[in-house]
Amino acid sequence: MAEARKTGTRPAEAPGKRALMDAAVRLAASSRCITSLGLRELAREAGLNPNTFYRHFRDMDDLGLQLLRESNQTLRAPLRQLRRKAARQSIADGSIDPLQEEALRGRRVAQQTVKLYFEYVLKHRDRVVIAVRELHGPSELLRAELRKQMDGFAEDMAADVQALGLAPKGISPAQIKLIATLLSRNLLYLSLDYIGEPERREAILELAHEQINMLFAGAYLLQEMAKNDSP
Amino acid sequence: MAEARKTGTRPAEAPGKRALMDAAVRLAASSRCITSLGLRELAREAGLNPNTFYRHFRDMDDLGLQLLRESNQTLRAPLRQLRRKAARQSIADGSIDPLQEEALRGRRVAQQTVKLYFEYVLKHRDRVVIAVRELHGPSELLRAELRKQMDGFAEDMAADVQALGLAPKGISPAQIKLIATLLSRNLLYLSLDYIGEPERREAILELAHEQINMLFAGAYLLQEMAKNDSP
DNA sequence: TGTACATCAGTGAACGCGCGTTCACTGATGTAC
DNA sequence: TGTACATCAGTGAACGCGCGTTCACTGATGTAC
Repeated sequence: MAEARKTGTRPAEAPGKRALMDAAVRLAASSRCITSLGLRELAREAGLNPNTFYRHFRDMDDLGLQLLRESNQTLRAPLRQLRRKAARQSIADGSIDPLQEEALRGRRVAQQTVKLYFEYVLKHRDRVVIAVRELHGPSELLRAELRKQMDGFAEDMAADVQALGLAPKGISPAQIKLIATLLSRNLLYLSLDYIGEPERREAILELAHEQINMLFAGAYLLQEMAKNDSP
Repeated sequence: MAEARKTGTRPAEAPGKRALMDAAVRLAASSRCITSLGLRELAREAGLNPNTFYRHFRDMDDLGLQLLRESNQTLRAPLRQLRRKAARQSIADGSIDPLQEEALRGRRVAQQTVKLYFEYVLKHRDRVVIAVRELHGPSELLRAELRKQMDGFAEDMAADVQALGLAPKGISPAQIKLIATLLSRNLLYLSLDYIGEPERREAILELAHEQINMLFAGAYLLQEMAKNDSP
């Protein structure tokens, strides 16, 4: 709020609202579904009067929705950047045979991306845990919002895979979209394991990587077979 | 309870306990995390005195655990049988070229199994929805139980794929286990979509099938490539 | 076969407590003139 | 530049209600002798 006054603009967000949303993140991540949080419980955690809640939210679903949208903004763009960063890095050291280079590039980008992805997820673990919980949670409203967000992630991934040329040659856009849908889901669930089972992190990374390879290799092989079947 | 008296044995399960568990299934499936159900709410739904709860359960986690174990018993063995049934059916009509036959068999079994699987899931939708919800739910106890159950499903699948010879030749047991782990998860989530989006059911079936094909084809290709790399 | 006792599912009343929601208030900031 | 008014975040007290838990009870069934 201090900066808000300095710049002369009205504060975009009341401190109490911020405090309530942060409190919700803390409580929901550690133990609850958002929708089953108590209003007084929340106010207590935030150090505010219970009544303050009503200044900013209609009910818990309302707060949940705002929270999930905020999380989405925090996560979506940075995750795209991770992919682009990984793609750039993997171009840099083109020392070996350029033909193999091409074939291996997608794989290396994938591996890099997954690693960065899991690290990023770990940094925002609370948000991620909450999102997954609500993805199958009791509130239809929140579930719908999250399904939409998941679609967004999948579209990003498909677009990037296309734009950066990460898929084996000849895989159709439709297949890429399919793989992206599957992967964005699976990576989300795997990232939960990554968060929850620190001792297995290496193995989970490996698993994710393997899964990506299998899907792309599989798509490639199936498509080649289809070509030979009826040319 | 009637049958129990007829056979002369003591009833294995009090009717009140049954009523409470059924009420919990109804309430949790339609709107809540198990752990956030109210004891009085439950008793009301079951048409019983609130106090009866304490005759059978320590707390909600206790009820949840018993519920999940019961569901597991309802689901695990029948799902294995589905696979065996599908495998038997797919052998029956061996009219075309036996070589292609062999290659296609795994695929057809997979397709059959997935179809039967989704149908079975639909029949037990409440149980399945609850299980997935608690798989990422707030109770550590229930999450652990479900992780164990998921491992069980994956092991079943891997064992069946091996025993029934459904994987392409030469895929290692380790790879089969990996694929089974991925698939048992993904099929679970897809089955939620199947339940929740009736208009997309055909598409979801197709998606599941495609995914299975890609994973097995991918595993096959990767393994062939590894062979050629360093023989 | 009968009787006395133990076990156990289910009842009903009562408790204190925290909940969501309401109302009327405060005090700071922004806006009009 | 000053003044009057509106807006809005946050407060504090109060309400009625449903919650989880307890205790003492009932009545059916199983068991010992």
